[in-house]
Amino acid sequence: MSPSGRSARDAGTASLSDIGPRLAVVSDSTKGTLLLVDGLSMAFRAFFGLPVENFATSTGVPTNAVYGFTTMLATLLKDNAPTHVAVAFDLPGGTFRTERLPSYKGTRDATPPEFEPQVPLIREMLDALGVVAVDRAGYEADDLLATYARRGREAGMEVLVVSGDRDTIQLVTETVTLLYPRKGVSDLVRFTPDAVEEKYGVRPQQYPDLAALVGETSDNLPGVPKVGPKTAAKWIAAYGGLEGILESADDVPGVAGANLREHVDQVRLNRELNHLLDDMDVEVPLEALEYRGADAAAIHQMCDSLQFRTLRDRLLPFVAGGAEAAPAPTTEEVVVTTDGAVAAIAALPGPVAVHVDGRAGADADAWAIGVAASSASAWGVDLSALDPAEERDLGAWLADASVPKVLHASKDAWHALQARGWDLEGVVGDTQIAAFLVNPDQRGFELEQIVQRHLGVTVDAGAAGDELDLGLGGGAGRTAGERAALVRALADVLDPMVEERGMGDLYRDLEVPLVAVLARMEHAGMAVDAATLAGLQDEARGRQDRAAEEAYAALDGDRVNLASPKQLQEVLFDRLGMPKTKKIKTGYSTDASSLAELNEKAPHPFLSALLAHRDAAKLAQIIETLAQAVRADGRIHTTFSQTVAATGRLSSKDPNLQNIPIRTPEGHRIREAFVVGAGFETLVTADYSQIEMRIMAHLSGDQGLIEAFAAGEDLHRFVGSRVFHVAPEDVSPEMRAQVKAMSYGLAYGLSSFGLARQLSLPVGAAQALMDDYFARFGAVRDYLRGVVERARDDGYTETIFGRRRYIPDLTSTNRQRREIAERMALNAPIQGSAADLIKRAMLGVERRLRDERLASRQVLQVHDELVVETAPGERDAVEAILRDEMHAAGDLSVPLEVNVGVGGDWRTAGH
DNA sequence: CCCTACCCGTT
DNA sequence: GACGTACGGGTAGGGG
Repeated sequence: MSPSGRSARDAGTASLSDIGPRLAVVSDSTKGTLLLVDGLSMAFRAFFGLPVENFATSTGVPTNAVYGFTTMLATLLKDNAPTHVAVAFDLPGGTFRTERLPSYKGTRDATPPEFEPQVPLIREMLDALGVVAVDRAGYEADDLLATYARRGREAGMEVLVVSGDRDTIQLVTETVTLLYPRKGVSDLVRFTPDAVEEKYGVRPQQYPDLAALVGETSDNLPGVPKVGPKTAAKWIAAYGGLEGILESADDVPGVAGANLREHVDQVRLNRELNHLLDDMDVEVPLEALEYRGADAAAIHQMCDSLQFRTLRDRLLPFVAGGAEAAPAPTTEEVVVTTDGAVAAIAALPGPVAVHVDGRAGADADAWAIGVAASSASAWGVDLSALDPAEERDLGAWLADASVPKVLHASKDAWHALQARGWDLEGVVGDTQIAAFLVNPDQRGFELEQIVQRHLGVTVDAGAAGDELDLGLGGGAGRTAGERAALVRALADVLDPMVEERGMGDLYRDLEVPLVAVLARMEHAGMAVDAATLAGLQDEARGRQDRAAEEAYAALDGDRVNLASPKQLQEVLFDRLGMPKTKKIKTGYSTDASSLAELNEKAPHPFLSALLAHRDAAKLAQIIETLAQAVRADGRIHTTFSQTVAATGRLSSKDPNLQNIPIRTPEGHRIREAFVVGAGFETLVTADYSQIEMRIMAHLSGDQGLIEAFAAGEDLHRFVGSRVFHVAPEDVSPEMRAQVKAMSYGLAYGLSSFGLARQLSLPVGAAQALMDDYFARFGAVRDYLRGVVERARDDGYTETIFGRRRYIPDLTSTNRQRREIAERMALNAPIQGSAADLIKRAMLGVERRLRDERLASRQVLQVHDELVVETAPGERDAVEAILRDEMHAAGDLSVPLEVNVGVGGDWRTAGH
């Protein structure tokens, strides 16, 4: 509660953003600015200022305090440009104050469990930001603040103290300003001596006297009854301070005076305890607090692991030598960071003059091409500036497979060049992919980000768009040259990292060659029957509308937005009073499984109508997205990414062709709209049979599973007969379904709880099933245990082909986080090996199609399935190639079985 | 226009 | 108290 009758505004408040300029002006005339922050007190403010439920990583680590604190600090750093910074922390355990008075601060509530784990994260973040954290056992952070504030003041510095503890008011002088949080951490009240006097009626150094009389609830220090800040201030003015008051205690009139006389000891104790030590013997000298800027790699790492997105951009300006802290880097700076050479960016003197020893860094988009012959020289050329002869020469250079080139996101360059009728060959490296392999769990693989991360150089993405601006000015050609130089420098750093991690072969022989395959697939696209799509669209919208009407009718005509989970919650749980479903952040879930569950417990026509509406709306939406994506050539061209899925899978977007429905009749009909294109004969699909189980059999070496696959009979029937001790022909459909769910769940780290839920079994029965399963397939259990253990020791998992995924959370002390990491560790080698296998198969298929001079082409990959569009007369050859190459993609201890289908559309081919 | 939350499609 | 991997993407709703 505010002890003042005045409004806070009277005390001279300022938002963080308007504190800056004023202080910046002042600090110009001083010997620097010292920023001192009370770490825990501000972290607490941040914690309570931001709803913890809205700030957590996907693995459930709460981050609200880290986020709020870091935001606040970033704003302070930006606005005040301090020359020196320190954040002081209280340490667990007692202090000299609790020794003196064990009940000191005794009324504080227990720390919320979500807060505690964020403290080390904040300290890590400070480390990344290059800010010194100080602490001292037996003392409070405030004592450190007081000590450093005094030293800074004596050194002639401007001092800013940021604390939510009112005791720090005593530190305020003409050159020491307190920023005290009013609300949250972004609204700080600025306490100068005048502001203190205006609010409390005393000078800052007298504030402890006032607090001793009034008491401090948060420190569990009682004051004199009936004495509030007004009375205390009046007494202090009248008697010149606490000593004067106590000397004249007998003369103080009234009830308050009597109370004072009764509480003299308490007041003296209060005063003793609220005095901050400003002459501590500190380990870290003032000079060591000098702010030298942040560490880019550490910032990236923190923002990655805490899943901060917008904050990253606000922190990077603090990177030492970063864009904000220093003039825009010149080309020299770019290359100096790698090998000391100096890049000379010049207009391309003619393509023939590009002499390349070793790999060339290259960059291309629709407007320009850049070539870096080495990290010591680069050219950039604006495509519009080329004359026909130059164009021919440059085109030949790009298409020359014997000229090794390294690019960043080379698939994009491939498309840009293709659009001009140029081929890109000889790509031996792609720094985007290299960076991904080095750590696939990071996000942000744009050139700027990778350069920042691995070269430690900040490049400005520029206001206009994606172009780099290294401060050299100039047009697209120059930019491309600069990018090429960066790529060349980056390759020198990343290549050894890839090799060190044992992924050289995977990189050179699998991922990089795959780029061209994917580029051709994207370029080819998939033909679509627009009329079929349009018909489906009408149907789905019709069903959607009817279901909506039905749903409204069930609500007596109330037209609630059926797409709004929020409104649905109101209807279901408030208005209809239905039983609560599983909890989610915003209340109770209305997802399909919850609605189905509700329909069992409390059948209502609204529920079935809602489910039907969801279904139809989703379908209509998918169809609409697809219809929109059909290009002028009547085909859909997705974009595959090799640098998104941390397991090594591909991803597909714009549109995503890897999640086209299949389970329902409507899904089938959507797939029927994907057809063979004009000039081609048919679609052939080939998919791996039970690829993940086969990989598990291989990796675990389980003789039972290996035997099952060798026998070639129905896997789940075989497994079921072993688990239930019956003959294969006596495995009931229910038994088969159970072992199937069990088998598939294994690779995902399924628990008995999850298995029980999926099979609608009691947990005990699910556990018994798991026990029976492992009794017969013990090597699988041993493998799964071992893979997690090994990953914990090594820090990473590995696929059959050496692809790594680093999983640091395996050693997390946070159980939820650790268990999520364990499931990742279980799954990554299996899913990742499957991804490796089909990628190897894709390379094989592409090679065979080329070598055998076939016109058929791969058009789609869906994780364990390949789709090829076959040219007339090539159907059988393609089928054989798919079988051969997918089969031969790996040498496992079980056969890799492939199912092939043929048809005029995707659904038909898929059966 | 951007962000988060929820929901849902695939493997 | 949570409780199966890996994704992309649409809509709602809140905020700038």
